[in-house]
Amino acid sequence: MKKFNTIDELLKYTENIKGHTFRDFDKDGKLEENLKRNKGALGQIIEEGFYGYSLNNSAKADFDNLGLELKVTGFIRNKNGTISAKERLVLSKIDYNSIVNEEFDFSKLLFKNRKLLIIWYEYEKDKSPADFVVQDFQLYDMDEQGDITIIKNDFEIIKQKVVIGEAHELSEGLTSYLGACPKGINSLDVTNQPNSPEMAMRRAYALKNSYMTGVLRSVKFAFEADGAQYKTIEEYVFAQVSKFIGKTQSAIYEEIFKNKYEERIPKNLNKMISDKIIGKDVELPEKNPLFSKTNYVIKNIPVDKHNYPLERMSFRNLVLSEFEEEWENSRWKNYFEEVTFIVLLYEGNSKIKNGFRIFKDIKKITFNAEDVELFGRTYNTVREAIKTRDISKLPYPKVINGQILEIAPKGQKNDDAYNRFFDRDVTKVCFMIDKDFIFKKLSEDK
DNA sequence: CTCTGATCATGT
DNA sequence: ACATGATCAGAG
Repeated sequence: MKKFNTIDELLKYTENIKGHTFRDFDKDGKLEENLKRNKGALGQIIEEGFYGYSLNNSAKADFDNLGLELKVTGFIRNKNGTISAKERLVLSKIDYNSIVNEEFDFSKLLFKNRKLLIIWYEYEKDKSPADFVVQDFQLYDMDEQGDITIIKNDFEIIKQKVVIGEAHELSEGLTSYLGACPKGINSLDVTNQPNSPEMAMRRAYALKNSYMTGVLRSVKFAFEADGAQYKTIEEYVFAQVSKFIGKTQSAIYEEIFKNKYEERIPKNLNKMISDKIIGKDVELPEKNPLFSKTNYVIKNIPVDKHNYPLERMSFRNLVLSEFEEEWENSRWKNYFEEVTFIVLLYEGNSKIKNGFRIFKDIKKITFNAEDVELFGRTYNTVREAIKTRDISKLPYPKVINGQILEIAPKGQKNDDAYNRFFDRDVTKVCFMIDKDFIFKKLSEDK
């Protein structure tokens, strides 16, 4: 077996792996076996066929003397030209009986997985695994960019679940980067836990898929086109934001602003982030000429794991005098017809609130004639209410059949938005788009 | 839980 | 001083 005395030596040798297929290293025909039965086969082929050492299941790291663990994992090419991790990266299994006595800083998890040598191959659906190409590799260090503090917190969440005797209620949605992923043969493959008689699914620590996509994109891949001339807005925006995919709002904020919020998280945190990494809406045309062709607006939405919005999408305050215009000639009709929303999705849930949601994806929303017509009904309802000076006629939520646009208060404390609707030309009321409708539009993209 | 009126930090 | 984009939080 080859022995590497320094990380540099190892990396230099590893350069030779680029461009090879697994077939090139498959000395004893592991690929002939049924791969589904041996999911680790690709890793074993690299260990034996490329690095020349025999299989190893101990809690010691693969490149023990360098404190490095080898991971071989796949990525996929998306339709829009970007790349994503194919799967979560499974680390060591969780031992429920020992985790309750473990401190993260001295844990097996950290000991074995803090530094990883990640070998990335390109997964292609129609190819045999033997023909997958190893495209690149990277050194990953949990400690970089402050990720380790979030991973430590995730570890504590998992540990706490076991401590209170709820190992059977673990799920991947509880945590941010480090998940407790199923590791048994199926959900019936259970084991005991220390503080409850209830049997629990076997699980392993895993770096989540979205986090791995961020890790993947944080390295510049040699085979990717450089000197990027972006052809579409999506490509441009993806290029600006993709390295943040899988990260929490706070981590992204800290990375780009070099400071953080300890106590109160601003409600406009996401907009501050998108303003900084993509640009403010008014600056977009000068950032990239593509933006001048249409009216692009960056929106941020919290969603659940199915991309269902946790909130409605809000707009600027209504101005009474704007409603003198008929719908056909109105600013609002013109706006909805022309606008393209670039939507940044942040995944959260009832436990994972603002500040800790995870940047997940980007979508594009435009409105067709049918949508615009429905917006028009809401507009006309406002118009009618103003004409008759009757706030009871306003388009409150769910008062119009098939309503997708509604009004909501929007102001500061004690504004009494509805009762004082007629008091000021710029009202304390705004439009909001219904969640079901946003969900439908999000599902239509890509 | 979801719904919806109310409120917030920031930028200008 | 207040509009903006967005989230909060009590009601049901």
